Amino acid sequence: MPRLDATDEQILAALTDNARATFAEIGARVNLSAPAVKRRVDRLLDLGVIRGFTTVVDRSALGWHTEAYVQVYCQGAIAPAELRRAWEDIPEVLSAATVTGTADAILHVLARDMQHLESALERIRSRADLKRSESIVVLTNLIDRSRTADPGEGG
Amino acid sequence: MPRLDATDEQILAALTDNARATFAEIGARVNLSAPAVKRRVDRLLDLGVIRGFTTVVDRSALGWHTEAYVQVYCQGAIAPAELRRAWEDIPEVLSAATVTGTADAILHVLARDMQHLESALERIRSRADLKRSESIVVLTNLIDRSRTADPGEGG
DNA sequence: CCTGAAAATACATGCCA
DNA sequence: TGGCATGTATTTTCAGG
Repeated sequence: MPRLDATDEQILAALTDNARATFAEIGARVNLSAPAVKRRVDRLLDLGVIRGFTTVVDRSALGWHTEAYVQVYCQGAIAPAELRRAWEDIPEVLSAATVTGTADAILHVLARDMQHLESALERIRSRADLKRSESIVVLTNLIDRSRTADPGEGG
Repeated sequence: MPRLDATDEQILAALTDNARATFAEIGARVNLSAPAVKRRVDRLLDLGVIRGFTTVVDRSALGWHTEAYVQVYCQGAIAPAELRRAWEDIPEVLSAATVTGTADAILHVLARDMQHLESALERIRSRADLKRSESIVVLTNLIDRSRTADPGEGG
């Protein structure tokens, strides 16, 4: 099993900070040339240590402040993977999980306003064969760090 | 308040898929030229909708399978931000949170083996002024999706 | 395993539709 | 807005220590 040295750790830290940094920029931070950084990143990708590169999206910057938890009751038994496929492309869905209890799944939904929320619920219902759904709209968020890149510096 | 059109949503989806995709690649997916994509991405950055770009790291690919929850008792009162700074650069620390109860904080730690875990605990203790700590080692994980980029395809 | 250089790509800009 | 054209930067490959 391969082990990472201190330079690999620094490269991972740099890429976690900014996945679009150039190899030269990373190299300046870890005292390495750009080609050397690239080869290490390629190796980390090859090993599966780097799973991929993503973007952290914050829709509250667009004034999306209407938030709801939606309990969903399916028509018969549906595989979790199927539900994921049904909803993963709906940008209003922050998270979805199958749960214990009477509901089959619970979705966390973020929208601009009530009208927008209603249209999102419409899309959520149309993509899966649901018996019914029950929405709980959030009045005030007491604690929420899930949409904050750096919990120490507010949002 | 600005609103995003369907093309912006597609660009966000593409960047969430792969934050290091080139503007030309994204353009091919959304039927736009590379400069047009760049201008939209710049606008999304400007609006704060794109918070940044990160890397998803999976250390289980390196055979890190020894996992523990560490309850930590501080020497007097310490600000959460201070604890975060103390531990955020330790790669073995998956998460850290201040908690209710008798302990001040709980850390989720992942290491290669017991020896490696011990050295990580040593570092954790040395970076903060701790009275004592108490480790609970995980025997078997029943459910854990936190380190899985795509829950539908196992890890 | 690294650096340094060269060729192939991609980015950033200005200008025009 | 978007597309095209251009100069600049970056990536990627290769030679050499």
